[in-house]
Amino acid sequence: MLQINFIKQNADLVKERLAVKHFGQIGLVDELLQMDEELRKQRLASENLQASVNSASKEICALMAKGEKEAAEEKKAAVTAWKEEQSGIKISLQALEDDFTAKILQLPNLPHTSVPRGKTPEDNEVVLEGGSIPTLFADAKPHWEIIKDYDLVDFETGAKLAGSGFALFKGKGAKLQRALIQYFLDYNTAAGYTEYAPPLMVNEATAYGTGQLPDKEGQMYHVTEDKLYLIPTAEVPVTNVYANSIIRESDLPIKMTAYSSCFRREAGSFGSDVRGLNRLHQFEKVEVIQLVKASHSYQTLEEMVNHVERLLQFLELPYRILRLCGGDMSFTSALTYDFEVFSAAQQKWLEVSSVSNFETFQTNRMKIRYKNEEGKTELVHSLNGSSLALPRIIAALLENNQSENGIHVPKALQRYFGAALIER
RNA sequence: GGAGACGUGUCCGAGUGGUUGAAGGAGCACGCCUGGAAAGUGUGUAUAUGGGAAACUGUAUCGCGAGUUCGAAUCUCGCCGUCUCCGCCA
Repeated sequence: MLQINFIKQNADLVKERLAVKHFGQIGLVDELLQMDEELRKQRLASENLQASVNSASKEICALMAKGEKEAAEEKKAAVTAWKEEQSGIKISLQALEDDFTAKILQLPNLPHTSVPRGKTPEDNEVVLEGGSIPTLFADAKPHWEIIKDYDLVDFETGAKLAGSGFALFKGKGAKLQRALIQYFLDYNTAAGYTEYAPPLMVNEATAYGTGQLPDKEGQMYHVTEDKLYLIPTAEVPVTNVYANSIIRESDLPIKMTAYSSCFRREAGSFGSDVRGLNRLHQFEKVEVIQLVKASHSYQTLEEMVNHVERLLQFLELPYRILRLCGGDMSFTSALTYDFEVFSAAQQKWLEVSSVSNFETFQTNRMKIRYKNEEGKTELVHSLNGSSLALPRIIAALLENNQSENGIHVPKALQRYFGAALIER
């Protein structure tokens, strides 16, 4: 959520930045400023009346102590009149506040100045490419066939148990996934991230904190009976760990990592995009999250990008890094780098990580602050990234590393997987 | 799921209708004391938001929300959480 004071002081900048995100209702900015004026007026009126009530109450107390009952009764009548006047103001103030909140929540985060101006995924900027795209042998297959040949994942049974889009990992497939999770977590904790194992369901307030609510509830599984949401990413519970708190400056930066299952309804997704492991309702992911001082956040973003990049290098996968354009970025992000790996048999780039700086957009909602040198409390910046999303990594590994005698396991992973080759 | 107890500041803990943003203690910060430290001692020590150059000051906050009252940490209702006992259970 943007801060109204910032909007007030930078209205033109806000409008210009929103345009980069192709936000359709830039008129909202002026509307919010007007509403804020009115809100202030009404709040002041209400508070002034309250001040009168409060001081009169104290006087009543003093009068009662002196035994001046009549004078006290007179005061009471005056207070009652003020309160009546105030209750009228409060009703319209409440309506105005609700309206204001609903509207300011519609404003997406402002994109960083480095964000490309484009609108569609084609406008994303390729920052760099790494690794080498393998030359596959003639019989090379897409991962959904490899999976069958090697009996690694059983989609039919997954569909029988839950529905389409739910995978049943099996045997070496299950072990490969487990090995990757273990490897990613070890890699992250070695870099100073503290490991968390969060709840996989969260309440409304938590989903609101990271920006899933309101508006995006359709993307989450909702357990209505208990008012809980299945997490679409560990970002949601883990970033909220520090919700409503003031962090000691010496504790910053806070670096957290978590492995979790992620649940996404993916309503409306279809076509070749959802083949095999490309898009699932439930998938496994290891996430890294940082809470840092505002002055450090872009440096931290670069750090996190490097962190994820090295992991892909260890996995020996061909990858590229994209700087997302304004139109393709998420609502909450100020700058996002996507990581894609090339899945050779599909001849397709698959997104396996998305590393973003949210600046204060999430922390303003969650009220995550720290005390700066001057003793003033300031919102921290939140960042997160995947390191990494499992199914697509597995898809790319299977496709890129296939050979006539089996699937090569990257060196870094061998001690976790326990073998150098996945054989039939 | 049933019964009961509880939820106060960084922490412990007082407070059951009236100048209580909240006693007391611990912790922490700064100072005094000391050769240095401990002990002792003095002062300070919540957050948000409005006004003000500042000093200062209005408002809100004692789990959350609503209500009663001139006035609520204190009374009432709802919700959330913690603990104990019972039930169930990996």
